Amino acid sequence: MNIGEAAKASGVSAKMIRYYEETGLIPKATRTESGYRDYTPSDVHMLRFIRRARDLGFAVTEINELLGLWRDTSRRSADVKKIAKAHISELRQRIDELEEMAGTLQVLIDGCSGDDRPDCPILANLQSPADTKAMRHGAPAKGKLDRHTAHGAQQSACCHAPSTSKPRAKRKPAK
Amino acid sequence: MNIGEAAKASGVSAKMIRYYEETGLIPKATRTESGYRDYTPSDVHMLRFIRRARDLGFAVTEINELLGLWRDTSRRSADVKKIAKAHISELRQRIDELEEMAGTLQVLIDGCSGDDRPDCPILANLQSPADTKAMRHGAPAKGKLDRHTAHGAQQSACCHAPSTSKPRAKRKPAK
DNA sequence: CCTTGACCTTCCAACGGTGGGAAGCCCCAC
DNA sequence: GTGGGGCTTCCCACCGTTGGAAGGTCAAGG
Repeated sequence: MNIGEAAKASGVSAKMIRYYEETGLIPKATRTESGYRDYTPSDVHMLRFIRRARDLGFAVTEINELLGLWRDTSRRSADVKKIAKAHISELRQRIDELEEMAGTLQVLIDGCSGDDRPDCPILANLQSPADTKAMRHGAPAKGKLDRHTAHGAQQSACCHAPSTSKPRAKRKPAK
Repeated sequence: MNIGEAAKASGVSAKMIRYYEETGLIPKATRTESGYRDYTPSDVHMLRFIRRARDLGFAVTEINELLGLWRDTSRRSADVKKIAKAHISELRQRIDELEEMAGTLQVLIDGCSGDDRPDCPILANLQSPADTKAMRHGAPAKGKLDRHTAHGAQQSACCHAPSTSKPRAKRKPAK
């Protein structure tokens, strides 16, 4: 079975199969006389395992561990569960981050008239989160901070802006 | 104001400021005689706008559009709202995908004894999603598909596996 | 036998954002 | 004038995936 057939049967693209081989996630495939990679049904089985794990969001390094346990028939299910738990907490953390973004954005969207006028709380918030936060809390920007020049310097750290310096999460899906 | 100061004041790293300049997101900074980039408070303001937009998960291309509208005082807020809405639906889609992953995984984790025994529904599902799906629906795998060899070929498309060929979403946050 | 087209091979580049680091110049305080 | 911390440019890495170019192979049909 050549790589194209294995790809179809497993749902993993030929490109990715080669990549997984190159990076050592899967063992090097045997070759035909002419140099074509040759796959057994068992190989395809493994590829589908990988595909499924990817679908569940596991990183390649995690999949590597899972594959090891998969092959080890004397594994302890506790080890598998541990990896899965670590992963799900990552998933939930990413969900929380995205939900915080979406929540904030929804408030701003709701406050935007969306007509021909230029006034827009969305831009206002991007420009100066403090103001819009205040808006949300009903306080009309106490004092006369001439914030539009920002020469007063770092008020960026003010008013719990979400994660103002952490190594942020991915933001765009692979399109 | 040099790049380091601008970075501190804006919350955007010097590295990223240079990157944004290089990619055209922000205009090229003026230089001092000795070649240092020089930033005005207004530049810092723009950088903070960008930073905030990134915090809300906007992609750089989207930020580019937002910046254009921001600078255009005769903009229509409808245009801003449109971008924000498009973005929030992306956010929600990613959330949905992650939640589906987390949901499935949670079921599997709940079903895993997590002890010294090797039996593990997590691995079982990765190996053959159909079985575990069946498990969830109470149906005990009808018929005798010898699915563990998979030589019957692409049953991978069987039983609504989640998104079995789409251009998946990012899976790991930037650590 | 030869052509054709669909496959395979390797290699190289790109995407989005970000960080790390090297080599070399600059600026300020001491 | 010297030292340490800025700044500059440049290249590399991450992660997973896709794309393409250049060349070899296979199988079917003429």
